[in-house]
Amino acid sequence: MSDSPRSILDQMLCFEVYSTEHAFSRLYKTLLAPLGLTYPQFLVMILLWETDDQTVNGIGGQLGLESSTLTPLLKRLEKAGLVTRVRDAEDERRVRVALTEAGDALRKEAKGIGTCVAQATGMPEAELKSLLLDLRKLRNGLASHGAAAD
Amino acid sequence: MSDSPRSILDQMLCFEVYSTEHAFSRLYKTLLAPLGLTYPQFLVMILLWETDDQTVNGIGGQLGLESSTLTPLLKRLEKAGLVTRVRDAEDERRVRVALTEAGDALRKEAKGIGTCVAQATGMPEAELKSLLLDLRKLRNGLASHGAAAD
DNA sequence: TGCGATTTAATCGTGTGCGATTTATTTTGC
DNA sequence: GCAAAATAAATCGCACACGATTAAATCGCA
Repeated sequence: MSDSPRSILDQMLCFEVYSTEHAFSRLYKTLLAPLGLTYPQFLVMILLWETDDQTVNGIGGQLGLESSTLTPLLKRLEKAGLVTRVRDAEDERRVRVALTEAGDALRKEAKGIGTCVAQATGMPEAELKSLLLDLRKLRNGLASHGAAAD
Repeated sequence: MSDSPRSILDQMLCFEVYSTEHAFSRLYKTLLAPLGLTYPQFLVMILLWETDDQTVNGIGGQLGLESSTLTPLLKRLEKAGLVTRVRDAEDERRVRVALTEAGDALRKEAKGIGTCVAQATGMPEAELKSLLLDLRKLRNGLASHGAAAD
C-alpha cells in the first residue's frame, strides 16, 4: 500500500474500511503468532474466556459468522488442544464448545495484546472510542439495510 | 450478529472494523451480483476504469494486495472476458492488465453503485467523510507501526 | 562483459468467509 | 402420537488473503 497515487478509491469509505481491516489483521498476525492463534480464532477465545461453554450458533451470533466458517475453525482450536467440542445431551443438535485447561491458561499470555494494539494506532483513547461509535452506527445502518431487503 | 449480548468485543475497535467490513461485503455482494463481480474484483475494475493498462504490482500497490492474491483474481477476470493479461514487451517480468471492450462497457452498469451504498449507510455525507478521514488516520498509524517493526 | 543482486509474477499450502445443501434432532400442529 | 416444519451443525464448492518459495528477466557494478 504505502503511498498510492491519488485515486477514486481514496474517496470510498468501503475501501478505507477494507484496508484498515487488513492493517489490523497484519498487526494481529505478529502479536498472535506466539500464541499460535489467528485473529478469528482469537475472537472465539475472547468469547470463551468471558463465558465458557457456548454453542456454535451462540458464538456465531456474536461474531457474525456462519457454522460453515466456525466448524472448521473450532476443529482447528480443538486440534490445538484449546477447546473441546461435545454434543449437548439436552439437545443433540447442539455442539457445546468449552475451554480446556490449556485454553484457559492462554488467557494470561493474551493479557497485553489489547493495550499493545491501542498503542500501535498512535491515537488517543478518546478518539478511538468515538471512532468505534461512529463505525457501529455505520455498521448498524448497513445491516438494517440488508435486513430490510429480506 | 444482530443483538449480541454485551461483550468485551463491544469495546474492541478492531472487531468493529472487522464486522463493518463484513457488513460492506454483504451489501456489495448483492449489488455486484448482477455484474458478476466480487468486491475485490470490483476494486480492480475501478482502478482500470480510471487508468487502463496497469501492471500487477501497480494494482497491488494501490489495493495493498500481493501477487499471490491478485494473480488468481486477475485470471478470473480474464476468464470472464473483462480484462487481458499480457507480458510487457519492454520488460518481460511485468504483466500488463488492460480492459477488454466488455470490461470497459461494464463501467456504465456500475454507475449507480456508489450512491446506492452511501444511501444504505443511512448517514449524512459529511459524517461519512469525517469517518473516512479518521479511519485513514488509524490505518496510517497501524501501517507505520508495522513498518517500524521491520 | 559478466555475474550476483534485485525485481516481477506465479505457485503452493493454510486459513478464513459465504451460500447452498445435507443430516440429524427437536418442535409444532393436527 | 405422528408427520411436517423448524433448528443446529456439518459439508461442499468457490473466492479471497498471506507467507514462503520459485522461476524468469533485468539491473548494477566490478
